[in-house]
Amino acid sequence: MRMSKLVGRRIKEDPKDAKTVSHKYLIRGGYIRPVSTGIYSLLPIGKKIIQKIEKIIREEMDAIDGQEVLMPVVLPAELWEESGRYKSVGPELLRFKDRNEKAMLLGMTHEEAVVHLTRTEITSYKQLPVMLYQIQTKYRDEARPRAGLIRVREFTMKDAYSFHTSQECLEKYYEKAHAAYERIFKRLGMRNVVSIQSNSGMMGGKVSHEFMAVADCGEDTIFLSSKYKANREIAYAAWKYEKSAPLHLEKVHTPGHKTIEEVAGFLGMKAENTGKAVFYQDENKRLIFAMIRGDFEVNETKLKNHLRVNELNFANDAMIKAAGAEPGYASPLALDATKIKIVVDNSIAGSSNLIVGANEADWHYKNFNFERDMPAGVEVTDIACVREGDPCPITGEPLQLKKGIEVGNIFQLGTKYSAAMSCTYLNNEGKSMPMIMGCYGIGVGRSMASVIEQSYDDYGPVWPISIAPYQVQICAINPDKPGVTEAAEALYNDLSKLGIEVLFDDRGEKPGSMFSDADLIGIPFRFIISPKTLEKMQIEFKRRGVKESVMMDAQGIACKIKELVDKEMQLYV
RNA sequence: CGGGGUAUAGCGCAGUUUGGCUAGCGCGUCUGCCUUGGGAGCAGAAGGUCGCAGGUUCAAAUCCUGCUACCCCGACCA
Repeated sequence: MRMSKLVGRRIKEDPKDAKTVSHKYLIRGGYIRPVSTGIYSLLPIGKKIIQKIEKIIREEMDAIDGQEVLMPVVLPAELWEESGRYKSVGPELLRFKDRNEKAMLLGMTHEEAVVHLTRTEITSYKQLPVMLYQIQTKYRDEARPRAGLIRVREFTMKDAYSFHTSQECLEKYYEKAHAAYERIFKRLGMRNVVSIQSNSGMMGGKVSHEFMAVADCGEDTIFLSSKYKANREIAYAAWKYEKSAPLHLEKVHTPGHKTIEEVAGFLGMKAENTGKAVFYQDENKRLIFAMIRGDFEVNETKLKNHLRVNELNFANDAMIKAAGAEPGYASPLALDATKIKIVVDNSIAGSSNLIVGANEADWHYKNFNFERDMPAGVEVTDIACVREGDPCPITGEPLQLKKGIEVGNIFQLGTKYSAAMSCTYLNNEGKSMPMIMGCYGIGVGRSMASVIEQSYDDYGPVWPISIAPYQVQICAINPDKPGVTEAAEALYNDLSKLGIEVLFDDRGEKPGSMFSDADLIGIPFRFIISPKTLEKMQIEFKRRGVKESVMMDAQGIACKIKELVDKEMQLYV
């Protein structure tokens, strides 16, 4: 490709809106252009990268016996009504009507579509297991797109679905998919991707993993140790609590002190000597009373999972009072746990002599002890958020807090969709059984952005050769001087004939602007031809991301470059 | 959905407070000359519904009302 013809201008200054590295460089380098909030066009070099990412994904999906299909972006609402998700999924599902007033939607994920396909094509256990995948545009009406390609509304995703006759078979395949994902991210050149246990959320199912590209701009919080990896939603720690002899329960006047800090400060205690009351209401307007030690935060995901509810909102004061508690001074004391759902964190049960509310304005109690003072019928479990430095549940070492970009995820779905949508097969006894499913996603555009987040310098992205828009760049300095254009053209032709992807900067720009542009395009190998180098019958070789360059003899250089490229490519096979 | 911000040439901005000549500047683009190792120089040129719609006024980029789009923080989120 000749740079003089390449569409997509480079921009010298950072776009004012872009905050993250990948967003800045994708815009500045001419990879993407915004069209609307969270909706982007891909320019030629951006598209090239995406194609290479997709190729790697295809190879690995095919390697675990995947079969590629393509399902529609636009789907009839009926299909989603079958699974129940037409109602259960919120406004991020874009719903609309066609000219006949038929309810339609834009697919944000394709479980329904793939089940529709599978239930008619697969009818016998002899056809199973099977895995179908596609690389398709998806649409989610995100509340707040951000950070360029990290969170968008329209995006390309590889989604795969496997179908099995047994949980064992699913689990075995799940491991294969997990391994395939590790290969994919390695081949994409991501330096730091961790697979973590995660909460399966609206997808249903039990076991799931998220693949997180560790990056400061990541939206998700993850906790890591040498042996443990989990996201904030499900992470737990080996918390240790200290018991001491229970002291006499004592009512204390705490006028106007409602928050943990205020109460603890007023009484000269620490937050960990207090009990915190948090009230929620679930989707059925049921009041939930969560209690946790004052130095912890309630993890709503854990609480939801414990209660088996989908939605939790903070309860209003009227509801709290109606239950007999006093906002700001609430505790389980004297409440009837058979009427209110009370969930108590282990930290409360494990601690002694806590300060808790008296369920009376301006009063607290000192020396609350779980065994003695907690009403009967409460549920005790772990509903705490892990904090940085909490002890790892496996090794005991302090957990590290990191930010991650979710680039992929895998779920053991089970029969949630197949049962709801009659996706069944006949087993060897002639009995109709729902297929057991797994699903496996990778965000393609998000992966491109994530590679930048993990591989860049002050001048632009440093692409791994496996997904770089071109493998080699030729820069011709002073092309009007005798021999330069000829030499550059010759090298361009020779490399092209050898099957190497070359971007040839034939524009005759000043060296400074040429190098700056080259840095923004981030091609791993750069060869510079100028009157200076040709004087010595040499060509300069510079590796993207490395300061020093080396001179190489022009004679026979094409074959040497081919070797370099092949060797580098081998790193990503 | 809550809070904040922005909208003037392809990009980045000034001008708006205090209404007033033909709406400017830098970068980029085009032409010519010159120049060529980290974004040169000279000369010339093109490029604007000042986000949209109303209103006030002799006069609106500027004041008023409504709307829209985009960005940031939060809520939300396979």
